Amino acid sequence: MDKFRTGDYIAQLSIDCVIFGYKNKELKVLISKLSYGKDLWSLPGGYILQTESIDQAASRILMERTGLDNIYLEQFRAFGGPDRIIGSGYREVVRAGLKDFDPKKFDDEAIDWVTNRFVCIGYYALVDLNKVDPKIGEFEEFLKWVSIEDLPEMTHDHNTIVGEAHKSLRQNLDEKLIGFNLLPDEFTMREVKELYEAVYDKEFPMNNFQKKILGLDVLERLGKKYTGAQNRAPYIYRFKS
Amino acid sequence: MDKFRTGDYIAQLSIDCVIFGYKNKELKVLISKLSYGKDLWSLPGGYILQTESIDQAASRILMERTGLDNIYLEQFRAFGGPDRIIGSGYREVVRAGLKDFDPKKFDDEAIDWVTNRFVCIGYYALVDLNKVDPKIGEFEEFLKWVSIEDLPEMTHDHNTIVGEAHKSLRQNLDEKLIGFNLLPDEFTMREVKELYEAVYDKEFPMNNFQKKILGLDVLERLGKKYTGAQNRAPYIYRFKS
DNA sequence: ACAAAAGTGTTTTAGATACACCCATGG
DNA sequence: CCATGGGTGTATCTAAAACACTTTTGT
Repeated sequence: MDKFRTGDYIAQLSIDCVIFGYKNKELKVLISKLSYGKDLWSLPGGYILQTESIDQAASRILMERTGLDNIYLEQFRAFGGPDRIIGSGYREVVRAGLKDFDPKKFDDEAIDWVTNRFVCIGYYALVDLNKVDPKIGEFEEFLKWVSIEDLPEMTHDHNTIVGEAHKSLRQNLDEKLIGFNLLPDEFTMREVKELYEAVYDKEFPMNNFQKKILGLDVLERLGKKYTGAQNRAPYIYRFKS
Repeated sequence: MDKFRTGDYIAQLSIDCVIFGYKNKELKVLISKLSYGKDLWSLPGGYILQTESIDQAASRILMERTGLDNIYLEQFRAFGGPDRIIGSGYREVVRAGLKDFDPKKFDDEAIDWVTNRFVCIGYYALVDLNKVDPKIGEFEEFLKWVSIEDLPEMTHDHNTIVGEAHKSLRQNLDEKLIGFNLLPDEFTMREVKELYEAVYDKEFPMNNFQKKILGLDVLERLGKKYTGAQNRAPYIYRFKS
């Protein structure tokens, strides 16, 4: 990628993505360890090309990181609080780290561009964690799925952003039937229930939960899942598109 | 105000405000007639100072237009669709209009700044319409309260923005008890009901509506309102802060 | 036959809606 | 005392929650 320039990208405006996944009964978020500085974590993000809409930018950024197209994606709010204005605790360490990391690409002008005050637009994405093969961005050492319960402290206000994304997800999960984006193509009712329990951090009784989900009439029943366990085999379901 | 410069304001990022008011059983929006071009209408908006948060910017813009402090204000979403990118139908007419309007202030640089591609962050505000004495901005001929039912076609995607604001208002009205911001300090139950009917464009039976609102336990009953009509005098209520 | 968990039916409760009635006010 | 709309109580309906029970599977 070339140097960041205002001719190509909108300055002072970024997109941050909260990528949700689900595994081992836990709601997880994909976060990145930055390759400069030490112990700096952040959300995957990027900038907006002059020629694309913000939704397109978010899709593109997600495509670059996950390799997945047609991901469920939702804008949930913009962040432009005082902790994003000049003087944020991370600014100087990031500037030093960038310069150290690649002095050619990050000349003074580029460092100014990247570490300027930013407003960011938050998007959250729901993906089938097993289908994702995370690709690191250019400032990143590695990407990692972390349970939403034990996220590290991240740069800027990224912890707040995850919190808001989580809140928004909870509000939309019921009414928009988006939860199935977090599951594999085929799943059992118990898995759906456990997903909901992970999102709401609250238990649901199986029978009532099943009644409610089946009542939505969005699932089709396929066969049975014989696990070898000494109990009745659960049905396998698929989401009716 | 000085010429718009990136040094002072964030470039390519604006705030547009949907200011809701309520009168004559109608939900109204404050819109402005632009003073250049002909028959151009838009939402009141502004830019973000480098030194302020986006919430502060929205409050400031609202203060400048309504003279009111402590207004109920909520960010509802950001807009950066393709109709906001270069080539929008209004771009050329706006450029010509600006140049014509004030050639000194709007030199080529300033016109470029103002008519560049913009991403905007939408806020909606709820105000007591009677308390507002609208003040025109510098490109505006006058401001006007218009029923949300018969808004004119506005520049850019401002009609879409109002639609989204209205949707967001409907979602929040119930759970956040924000509707009282649209009413005078003192009001009758019938007025509350009619406000809700205006927002939802749907009728509510009086007795059940009253039961629900009083059940929220947020109103205090003051006296009675003797209108001179030959019927029982309704109670006057006030919102318990 | 038994343990474990899936799956389904019935009762209970709570909240919303519909219906019916009485009350205050001014002419 | 009557017309008008304000105000309140009761019955009905519906959907969620609680409870109880049967069925399937592998050992």
